[in-house]
Amino acid sequence: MERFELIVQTLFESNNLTEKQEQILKAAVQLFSEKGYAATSTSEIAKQAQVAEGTIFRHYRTKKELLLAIVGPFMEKIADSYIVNDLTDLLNKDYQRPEDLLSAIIENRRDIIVQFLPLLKIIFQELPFHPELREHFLQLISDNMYHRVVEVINDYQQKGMLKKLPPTAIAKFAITNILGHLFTRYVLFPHLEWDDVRDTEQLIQLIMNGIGNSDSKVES
Amino acid sequence: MERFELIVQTLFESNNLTEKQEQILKAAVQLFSEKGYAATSTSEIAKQAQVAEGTIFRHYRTKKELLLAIVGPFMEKIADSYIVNDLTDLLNKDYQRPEDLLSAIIENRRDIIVQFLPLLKIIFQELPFHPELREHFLQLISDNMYHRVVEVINDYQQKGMLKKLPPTAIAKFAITNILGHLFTRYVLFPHLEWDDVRDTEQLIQLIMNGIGNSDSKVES
DNA sequence: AATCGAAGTGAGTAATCACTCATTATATGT
DNA sequence: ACATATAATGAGTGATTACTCACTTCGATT
Repeated sequence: MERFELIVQTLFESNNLTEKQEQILKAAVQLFSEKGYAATSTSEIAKQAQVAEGTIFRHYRTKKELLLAIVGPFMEKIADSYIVNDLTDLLNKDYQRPEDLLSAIIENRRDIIVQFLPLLKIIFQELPFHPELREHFLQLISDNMYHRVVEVINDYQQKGMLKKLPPTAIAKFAITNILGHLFTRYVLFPHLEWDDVRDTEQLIQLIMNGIGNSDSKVES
Repeated sequence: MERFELIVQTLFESNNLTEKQEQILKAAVQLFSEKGYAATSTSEIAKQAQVAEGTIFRHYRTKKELLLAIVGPFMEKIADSYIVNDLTDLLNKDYQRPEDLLSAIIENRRDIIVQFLPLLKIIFQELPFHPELREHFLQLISDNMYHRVVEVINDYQQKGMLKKLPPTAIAKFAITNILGHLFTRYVLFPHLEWDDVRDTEQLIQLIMNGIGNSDSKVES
């Protein structure tokens, strides 16, 4: 309950929303993430937000506009500044060993996933059905994040700390493992008991075995 | 258009369905996978199947029963026999090198994904909203597949061909990379041009670097 | 205190929803 | 050819859908 409030406040802190508007967004985030966009009715949202149904349509002309009012700002503000810039900061920090960079990235991504899980669920649920959303999202990833990652990999390769594989292959491998781990950890089996410190270390070890240069490899 | 027919025929070959029943299932698979379950109306399905709307409800008492009539048989028949048994066969074939086993598994999984992509889309779209489906699915995976995989890993470890890491960690790592690759390949960026042979080789190389025993490692 | 634009309301709209049922068409066995 | 059962139909059901609009309330400015 409180988590939805936090999300809305983080996303819309600049725009000064009325109390009712906040309630609407909060209820919409909650219901969309729990039941899915198509299965949630505007009357339900109004009820949950303790607001007349007409109030929703005063601020958002259609139900889809309400969805975009939630997903859009997240993709532009969070994904574009929070995620990309955070990652850029990390990549610019010049970690001596690539495994230190990996570790920092994993922790950073973990925080974002935990904090914005309901929003991420909405996005990935609806991405397949809204082509314009999907393209916007993919462009965001490929344009900003991907190129930067490849740059950094090149750096480490020239320092002899990463194998001389194609940087795109290394990037894909690392991203797959990080997102795959976080997905199984927080979406697939969040209820299982996890030893996060040990699991993260193990994951980094496995990734580094895959892409690290064997000359400078530490013993297992 | 033909792919939906193939799916229905594969799934319901034993039950002898009427022509109309086949058309209903075919249309439902197509529309559910394209628009999502909640966003698809029974009148749309009837129209697409060239059938009266009442005909749908003669065979399936509710819309949800129609969904379960599609998803259930897939999970029981395909996932349980096709996928699990295929994998078991592979695991029992006693490949000399674990990388050969990996290669065979990847090709096998690739075929299944390509053939049943619409059904897989439906399942993963609806899994979050139907707890009984989710539990059935997770139990299917963990009970059948997971234990068997751990067994085989143990085997290779005793032959000194895999690192002495916890088998569950190795399994998770391998599965993450295989599914992650196939997901990006066939769901996320199916339109990109891929060099499947090279990509698969590269992926196996990276995985084996991660989990393979360095004693018997081949040079990159 | 009066004014005015924005915010909020809730009864009402046509359309569509999943689903029913009395009736008709089709297939099967004798 | 006839009887019986099952398959298929499509007009019709009340409920619910996203959305509208005439109206009221609120808050700030003068």
